[in-house]
Amino acid sequence: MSWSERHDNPKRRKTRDKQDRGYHHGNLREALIEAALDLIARHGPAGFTIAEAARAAGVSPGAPNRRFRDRDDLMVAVARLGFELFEARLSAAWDEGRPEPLQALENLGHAYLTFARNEPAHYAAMFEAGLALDDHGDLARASENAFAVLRRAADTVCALMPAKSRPPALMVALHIWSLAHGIATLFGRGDGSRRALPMAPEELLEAGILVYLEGLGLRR
Amino acid sequence: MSWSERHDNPKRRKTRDKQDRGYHHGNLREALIEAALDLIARHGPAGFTIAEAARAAGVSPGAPNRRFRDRDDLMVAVARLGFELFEARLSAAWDEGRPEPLQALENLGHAYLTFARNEPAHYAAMFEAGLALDDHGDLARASENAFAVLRRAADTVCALMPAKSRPPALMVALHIWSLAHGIATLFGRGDGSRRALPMAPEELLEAGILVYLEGLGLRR
DNA sequence: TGTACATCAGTGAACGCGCGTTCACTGATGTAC
DNA sequence: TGTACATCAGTGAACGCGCGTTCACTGATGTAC
Repeated sequence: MSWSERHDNPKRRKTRDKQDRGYHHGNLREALIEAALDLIARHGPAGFTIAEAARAAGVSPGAPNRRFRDRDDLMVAVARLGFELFEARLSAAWDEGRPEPLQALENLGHAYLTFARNEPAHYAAMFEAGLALDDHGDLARASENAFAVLRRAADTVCALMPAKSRPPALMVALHIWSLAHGIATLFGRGDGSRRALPMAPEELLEAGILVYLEGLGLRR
Repeated sequence: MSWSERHDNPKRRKTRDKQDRGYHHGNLREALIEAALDLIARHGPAGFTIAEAARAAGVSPGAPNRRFRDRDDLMVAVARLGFELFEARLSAAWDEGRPEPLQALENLGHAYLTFARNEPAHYAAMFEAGLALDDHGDLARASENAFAVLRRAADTVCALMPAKSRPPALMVALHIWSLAHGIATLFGRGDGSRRALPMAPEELLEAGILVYLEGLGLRR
């Protein structure tokens, strides 16, 4: 996966070889995050070190110190970028409920699983690196922003129902999030810890959401 | 948490101090697993080393080598024990559908979340250590045995429904597993990476299952 | 536009540390007779 | 029951390794005038 596929920000340049660049890297922070993503994708969240990331970025072992206090700090940066990207993807899929809320909800579910599959390193940093959200305010906020997309979708879907039988939208959002997250982590990731499944994770999620909405009294 | 709480096997003795025991430990394998559980619970799956486990067991750094090939081997043992314990707890909660399938299913859900909360180290080793099930046949089997409890519960619940509108029990089992796992990992663990929730995880799961069953056409 | 200077960002060598592993050893246990 | 012996399980000292960190340094960049 190339930079341009992973990030849309045109200001971020591809990591250059040491020959190409001068004394200053010019892009070290992003290059280290890139390296971390690559290492996490290959060896899991436990499998990367600052030293190795520095080597991958073609930089001396002391250099990362000026950018990240420690390993955890870099991991937080990876997770935070992940949440931002996640929010963007979910938001684009939901597309404010277009063309029609239930279809958009299905798109949202697909986007959730697609993200987990295509960005396993981001996903692992976000949900499995054991980062304490309480200690990282901006990370918690990024996480909440991503969840807010699900929340908006739940609001819209709940609004389709008559007011007297309308379930709490927060609960609906939490159920959908949990189901999607469970399917993603158990069956839908892009690495070796995935469990076998006699169907596509997308089908499983879609069917689950349909049954659930039916249970809420909503049918197409 | 003491040994007797964690395991019912009376053959396993509590780790003794070095003074108490002779030259041979007599219980090293279990003591190392115990130490690993403690370290994982405190520092996450990435936060334990063979050396530290050896120290906790009061044994020289080379000793673990005779018991476990490497760190991964010990992690697999922890995960496998976890799945066995998990199966036992789920099985006891389900109690073959007594007193009544839907109540038993609710008990099963509670037991799932209780396990994740009370045995975070086991849970992390089972689901978040990145162990490849394909490379560890016995681990995969232990995992399947635990899932089989959910599968049996789904079979029983599906049997309550008229044959013509009966959903595939495998799908039902996978949905319940995914929902429970999602809730457990997002909101229900016993460490710092838990997300805040305006209700008990148990309530969220119970409500989700109820809506889902309703969607299947099953109501109490 | 040119020059002086401050600041920034990375160098590279060095260091201490803990990890995993090895290996000759030794204490404890079990078995044959 | 006693003795000899094989095997097992842990010792403890040593080693190489990679990690993170430090620090005096230096090349590059930006700014004041």
